[in-house]
Amino acid sequence: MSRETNETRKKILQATVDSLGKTGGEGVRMGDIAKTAGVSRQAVYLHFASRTELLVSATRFLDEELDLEERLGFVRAAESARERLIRYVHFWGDYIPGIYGVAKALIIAQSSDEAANVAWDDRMSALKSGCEAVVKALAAEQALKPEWTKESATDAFWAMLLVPVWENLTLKCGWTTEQYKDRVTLMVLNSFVKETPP
Amino acid sequence: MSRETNETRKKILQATVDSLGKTGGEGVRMGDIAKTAGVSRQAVYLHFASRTELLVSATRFLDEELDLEERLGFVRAAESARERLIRYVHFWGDYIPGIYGVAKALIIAQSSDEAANVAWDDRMSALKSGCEAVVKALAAEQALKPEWTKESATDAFWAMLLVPVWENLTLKCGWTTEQYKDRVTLMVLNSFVKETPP
DNA sequence: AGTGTCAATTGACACGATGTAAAGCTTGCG
DNA sequence: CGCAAGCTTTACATCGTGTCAATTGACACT
Repeated sequence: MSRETNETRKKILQATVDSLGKTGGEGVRMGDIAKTAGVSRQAVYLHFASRTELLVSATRFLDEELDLEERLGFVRAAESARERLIRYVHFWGDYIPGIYGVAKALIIAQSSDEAANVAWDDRMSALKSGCEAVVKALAAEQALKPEWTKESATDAFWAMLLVPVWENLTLKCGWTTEQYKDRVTLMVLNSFVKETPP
Repeated sequence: MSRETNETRKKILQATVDSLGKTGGEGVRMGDIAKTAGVSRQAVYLHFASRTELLVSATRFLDEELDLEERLGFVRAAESARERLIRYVHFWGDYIPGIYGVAKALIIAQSSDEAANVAWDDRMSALKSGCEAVVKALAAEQALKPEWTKESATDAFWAMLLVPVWENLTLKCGWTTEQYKDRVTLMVLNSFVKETPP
């Protein structure tokens, strides 16, 4: 019984990811998702109490599908702080395209739904923690430029990784994923990391 | 007669700016604005065809009220490219708080209203032109770091000035306006401007 | 005074999207 | 047989935007 339940649930989640991915997170209604999943609109409400809850579940679903933990493991395994920073930016640059549709829908929902607000803030906190770890590692190696505190550098690094920044650079300016990764890495290195005079 | 007309129109625009400024652009309905302005909800529609048109008019209204042109004049009067860059970031850091409420409302409207989309893109293009002018000036003085093209530097500089970045740094991270201006300036200088070995 | 005009008010309504409620259908299983 | 779970169908409540039509009140022209 719960096997069949999960079948439908998964179909709905997959349909959510697909629909939002296709449109960039905009103009997708509950009924559209249901249709894509091949179920009735009410069936969606049988599995998810609200649109926001569906979106939040979809992000978790995607994290699994995209092997978030494995990717983060690779970042953490870096030998130097500098290398870790580079890996973190590259991880993020590769990860965003996969989650963009759902993320954008959540961002839009933020303005009218407190639960969406909390959920998205939560994810952004996680992203920021990653930035903090990188900055701490830099500081431990005396590689953080002296004009920054650990806090201010973390804030600034994090802000550079925000979804709207990615959105504008890739979708509006036409940067490829490779260009995004390389150039953002460049900015972050130039901004926060001391010159290595070898 | 047109004097009285403009009275009401102005009252509505001022009410729009005030209401959105107070809430940060969220949760303000047409009826709320009307009540704040002291007119009926329909009176608003007599002056502005839609919510989006009202928001767009409000940004223009604000540009005048905040002396946009005068501020830009000061930026353009800078003697060196470096100084112009600094002035541009400072101008923007001082300007955003004034327009944030209306801007945020427009950004939110973007997702469901094509006209809002176009209007906001338009403003962002203007911001980008300013970035482009700064980058060109840097290039003309051979002060642009060699790893950037004029285009990519313009894109990246512009992305750093986006409203969501300001929003997160000030409202979420608690940076003051002064800190925002100084630190963003720092990042931009480090990222794009050659060291000046004096 | 009489008439026309124009801004604004009032109240009713259409529309689109989310979310709720209730009754019925189908499949599997004791 | 009979019942229980999962899904469907249909109808409806709600909320905000935007539209419409009838009405009021002030001012201006002759």
